[in-house]
Amino acid sequence: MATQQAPAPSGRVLDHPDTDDIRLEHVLHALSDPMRLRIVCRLATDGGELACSVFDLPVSKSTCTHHFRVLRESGVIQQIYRGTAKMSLLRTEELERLFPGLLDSVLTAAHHQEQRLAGQ
Amino acid sequence: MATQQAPAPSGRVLDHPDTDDIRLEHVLHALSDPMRLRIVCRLATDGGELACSVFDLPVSKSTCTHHFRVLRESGVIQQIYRGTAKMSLLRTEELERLFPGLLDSVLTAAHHQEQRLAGQ
DNA sequence: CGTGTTGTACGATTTCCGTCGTAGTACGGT
DNA sequence: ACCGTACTACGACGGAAATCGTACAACACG
Repeated sequence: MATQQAPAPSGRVLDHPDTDDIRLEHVLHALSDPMRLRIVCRLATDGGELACSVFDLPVSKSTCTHHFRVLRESGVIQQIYRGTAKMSLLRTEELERLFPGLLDSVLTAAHHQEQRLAGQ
Repeated sequence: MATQQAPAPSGRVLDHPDTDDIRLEHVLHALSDPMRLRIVCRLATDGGELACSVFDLPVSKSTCTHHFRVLRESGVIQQIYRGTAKMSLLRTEELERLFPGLLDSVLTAAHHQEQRLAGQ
């Protein structure tokens, strides 16, 4: 098989905004939450599909579901069911096309701030 | 005089976060509101100090005050009283130092989106 | 068919946010 | 001293958002 051992997408489908319906304000709002920013950074560095469960977030499962939904509905991530897992993936190309450089600058900014705050 | 007819700053002083206290999440949140994004875009294109009153925002004066305060407290703008006017100014250099490219990409993104939405 | 894993749906709660109006303050000019 | 301009402070209000817990659904695997 081409796709290693990843289960095929299941029947359940999730609603995503069309590329043209993605709004800057919504994206910025989605990224302005620490939990969601953390998720996005992780998705960027790992660079592929990740199951929601691999993010060890300090919040309940329902809250976690909530944050992923906000990211999806704002157009930041794409989500797909594979078996019982729900995989998330940054909509990198589309965001780059709509808002060139935005995602990158946010990611490096987040990284810089992390360094800065870690060094007291 | 060096400074044309601009009144000198008055005694009233406003609280601003130190450069090191500016947080990405707060900046993103500040920028995620349409009204505030509009203010920031205007400040960027006009490129200097602007009185709050020159922004013709479709909200009441109190709401206007509120939005400027959010921008100031998040570190996006600097504000200073000159006579009865309160001038606002983007903290461009500091933001660039903290989050390189971020402000620019947000501004161009906002501009692109405006174009895109204007063309139906 | 059970069982465990993953994630959802829903309701409750609490807090935050954008908005307004009214009343007030600071300042510049006359 | 008075007035007008520019903005603030405060309280209210409605809606959005973050969080949780409990109960439930979809799926893989034995």
